[in-house]
Amino acid sequence: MTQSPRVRFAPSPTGYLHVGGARTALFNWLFAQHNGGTLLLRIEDTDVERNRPDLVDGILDGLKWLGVTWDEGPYFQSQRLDMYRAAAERLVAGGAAFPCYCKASSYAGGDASPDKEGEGDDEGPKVHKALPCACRDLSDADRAAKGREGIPHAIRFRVPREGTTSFEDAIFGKREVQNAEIEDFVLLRSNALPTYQLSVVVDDIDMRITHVIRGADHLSNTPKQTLLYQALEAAPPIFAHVPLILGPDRTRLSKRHGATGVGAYADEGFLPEAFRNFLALLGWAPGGDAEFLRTSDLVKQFELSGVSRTNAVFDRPKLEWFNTQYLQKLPIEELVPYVAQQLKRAGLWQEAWGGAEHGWFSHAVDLIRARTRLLSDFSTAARAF
RNA sequence: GGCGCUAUGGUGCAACGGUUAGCACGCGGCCCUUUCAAGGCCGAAAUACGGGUUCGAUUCCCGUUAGCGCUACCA
Repeated sequence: MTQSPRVRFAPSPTGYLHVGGARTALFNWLFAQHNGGTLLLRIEDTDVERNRPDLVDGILDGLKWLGVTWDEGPYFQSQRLDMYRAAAERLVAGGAAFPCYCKASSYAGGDASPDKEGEGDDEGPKVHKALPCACRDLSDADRAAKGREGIPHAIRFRVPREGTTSFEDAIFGKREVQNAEIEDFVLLRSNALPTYQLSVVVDDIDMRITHVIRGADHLSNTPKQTLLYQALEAAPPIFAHVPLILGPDRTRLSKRHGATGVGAYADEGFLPEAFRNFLALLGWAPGGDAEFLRTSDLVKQFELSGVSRTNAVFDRPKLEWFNTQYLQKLPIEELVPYVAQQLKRAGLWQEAWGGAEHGWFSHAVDLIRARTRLLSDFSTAARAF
C-alpha cells in the first residue's frame, strides 16, 4: 500500500542557507507538494565543534523567503541523542558494531591514501589501508579490561568483509559496492555524540521518511547507511541524489564565488518566485523546452525522473534574466506587495501608498517595472518622487 | 593513491537508436524607442577523444582524458 510520501530537508547549522541547500530544500518541497506528501525539517547539529545554534534562525528565514514551507519540525538532533545511543548499544549487543579503543588520529582501518613513505605527508594523517583495526576482534575479556582502564572508545560498525551492498537510487539507478571497500565507520564518537551515518538513519527510520532527496555528495556513503538499515532491521527509503551546484570555475560553490547565501539574493532584490524558477531548472527539466514556469507549474510538473545526473554551474546572468521576466510579467497586484516591502526596507515607504493612494501607487509601479531588473531598482526610482 | 559518478555550443536544458542536433541565458548585428530597459528579427557557437555493437549512434558497450564526489571520532 503506498501511503503519501514523507520527505525531509536536513541542514546542519554550520553556515547560512546556501544555494545548494536551497535547491535541495526546493526539490524536497516540490516533491512533497506534487505528491501530496509531508515535508519535515530537521536540524543536524551533532557536531559540537562546527555547530552554531545562532545560525538556525537564519536558515529558517532563508527557507521562508524561498517559500519552502514545512509540515513538521524543526526537529533538532541535539535533542534526540538518547535515541542514537540506544541504537548504538543495540547494534553492539547484536554484534553488528563494536567498541574501538584506537585514538581518533591513529585509527588504522580507514582506506585513505596509501601513498609513498618519505615524501612530506606533513600534518597529514597516517597512511591507511582498508583493514579493520584490532578492536574489531577483541575478546570480551579484552574489552572488559580496556573498559576498566578507562580507555575512551568510539563505536564502529562491523562492516562485512565480503559480499556487496546495493541500493536503488531514483536518479542514479542501481548502485552496488564491494563491502571490502567500506571501512568500519564510526557510529558513536568517543564523546558519545553520534556521527551523521548513525543519526541520519535512526531519524529517517523514526520519522518514517519514505524518500531521501539530498545532494549527490552523499551518494558514496549511502551503502553504509544501507548496511545500517539492515542491521536495524528497517526497510530503507527510496534514495534520490541530486547533482551538485558548482561555481563558474566548476568547483563546488562556496564563499569564494560571492553571494551563496539566499539571504544575499533576497537583499539584492530578487523575487522568490524567480529564484525558485531558476533554481528548479538547475538539474531538473520538465522534459521539453518550457522555461518560464511559475511555482504552480513547477509543483504540477516536478518528477524525480526529470532530475539530471550532471553537476550544474550556477549562472547568475540567467538568474537575473528570470528576475526581469517576473518583474515584467507578474500580475501587478502580485508585484505591488514586494515593491512595498522593498521600499519599506529602504525607508522610502509612505503610508498613503498602502491606503488612499494605493491605486496611484500600483499604477506607478506598473509604469516603472518596465525598466527594472531587481526589486531594489524601485528604490532608485522612488527617490525621484 | 583507492572506489565511484558524470561528460550536447561559454552556461542551463531538450532530443531517452533514425531531427538540417531544438530551446533559453549570455554574446554580436539589425528593428522599435527622444534615451535606457523591455520586445521583435537575424547571426556566431556543441554531441570530449578512440574503439566497438548496429542498416543507422548524441543516445548502447569498452578504454582514454577531464571534472566532481567519497575515502573524518564533518555533514
